[in-house]
Amino acid sequence: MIGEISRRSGVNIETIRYYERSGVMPKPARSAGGQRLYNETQLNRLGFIRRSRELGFSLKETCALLLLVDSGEMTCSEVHGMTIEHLKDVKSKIVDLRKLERALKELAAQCSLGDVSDCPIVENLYGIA
Amino acid sequence: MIGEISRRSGVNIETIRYYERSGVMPKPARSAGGQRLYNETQLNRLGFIRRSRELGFSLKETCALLLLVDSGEMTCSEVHGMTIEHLKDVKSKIVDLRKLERALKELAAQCSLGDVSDCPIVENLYGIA
DNA sequence: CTAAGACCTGTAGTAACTACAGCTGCAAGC
DNA sequence: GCTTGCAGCTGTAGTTACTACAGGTCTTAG
Repeated sequence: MIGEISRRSGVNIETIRYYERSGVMPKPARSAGGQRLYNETQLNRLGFIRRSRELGFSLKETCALLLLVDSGEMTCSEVHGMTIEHLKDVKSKIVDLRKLERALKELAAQCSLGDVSDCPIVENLYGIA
Repeated sequence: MIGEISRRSGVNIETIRYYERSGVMPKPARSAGGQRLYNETQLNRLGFIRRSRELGFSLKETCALLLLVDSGEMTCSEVHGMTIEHLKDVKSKIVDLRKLERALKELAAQCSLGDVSDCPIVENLYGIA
């Protein structure tokens, strides 16, 4: 039953059905009444997907990882390569956010904080400063 | 004409029309043939929106900022407050990404890099390790 | 047997655009 | 005056990874 696997995997019920629709989870067996039935293998797969997503791999990347594993033709260095690639993205996002942080801090530091309509942030956004 | 304002503001044509649809840009005057006509005020507004977006403010936040400015009831401390609020978000994103970076590095460091199907990253994703 | 709760499908909404298809406006050259 | 070709128009659908229904069905405990 989907509720149980949701609880056990920590993945939302709607999300599990979405994963099935998008092909990252296989179509499960059904009860006589048409309800989804899962086994431990599927629970593990769902856990894999959750952890992969938590590491910031996109669903597509997660798919690629799983395909590699499923095919039995995965090598450690392939997976390592994808991870390093992803690490690069994460690093560049950090760099961008740090720049942003600095810019916002500088902007905020110029404020008088008063009840006035004369704001350096707004001026900056208007391209005046 | 939309092409000119797009070039001058650095905002994509489709995006300008989208901003109009979503209400953050006002409906512009039209030529006899129905084409959009812009003035300098609208160019400045578009610049404001672009810079605000580049600072990572959402469109909604940008709207709020512009509404404050438009109403003439904006105070410097209000704008400062929104900026500080946004800065908090940016900081927490950086913290999250740093955690991610560390986790990915650690995972990658355990690899043998060999032609083997025995990968510590995959094992970790399966919750084995 | 009934009521509550879990589950089903299919669709639409989210953010912030981007990418068409299929049509019309407009200016320049012949 | 006519054609050519670019620019612009509307409206709709696609992107990512879900989430949130509506309106119906299944299951199970009492």
